[in-house]
Amino acid sequence: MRRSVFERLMDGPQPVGRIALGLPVSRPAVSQHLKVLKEAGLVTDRAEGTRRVYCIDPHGLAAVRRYLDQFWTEALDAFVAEVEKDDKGGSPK
Amino acid sequence: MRRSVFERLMDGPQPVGRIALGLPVSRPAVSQHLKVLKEAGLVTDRAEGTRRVYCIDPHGLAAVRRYLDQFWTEALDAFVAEVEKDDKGGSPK
DNA sequence: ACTTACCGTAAGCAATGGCTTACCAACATG
DNA sequence: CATGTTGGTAAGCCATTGCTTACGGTAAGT
Repeated sequence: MRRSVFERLMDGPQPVGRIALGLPVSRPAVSQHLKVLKEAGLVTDRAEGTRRVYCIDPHGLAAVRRYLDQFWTEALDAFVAEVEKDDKGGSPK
Repeated sequence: MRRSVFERLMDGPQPVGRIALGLPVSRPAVSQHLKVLKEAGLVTDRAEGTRRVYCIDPHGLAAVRRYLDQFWTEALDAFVAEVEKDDKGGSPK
């Protein structure tokens, strides 16, 4: 659900109400998800009249990117190391 | 916690008990996490005597990789599109 | 100034998740 | 065949999560 809110935000900056439309939950629920996403640094918000427009934060996105890239690197390195261990005196042919 | 189990598995294939050692939870808890990971296709298991050796599944890992890569692509594309929309009649200098 | 639109927050509640203990099955060892 | 080791599963419990309704507060329109 939280991801749905975020993905919805990929269509461009939007006010809370607009996001809540088309989602199967109440507007306050969306508001709460946005709060979490904001604390996580994944979105930013600005007041615009009586509305509150939310927007994806590229910085936060980049941070997650970095984290995951490292994770993959470690995971694959570990796996490769494991495979090579099996190949000790491997099977040429 | 579940990730801890998985990361522990990066050190190479291991039986359940060995994984549980060094983790602050009981062995059954580890067993349950492994069950989930297995259903998710992230690990495989083989019987080895009375032990059950678990191992990271490279296929599952690759699948997640693909999923995330696509996610990033979409996210970044969306964001770029958004930025360019702001640049309509942009500011060359 | 009154009313309407929009939104964040609080309180309450149901569902889910994750852990533990207890138990049972399979294999190994003597 | 008796015993010990290893591990999956069930039942129960506690904490957390996520949703809803209700309320209050600010901005905009008349």
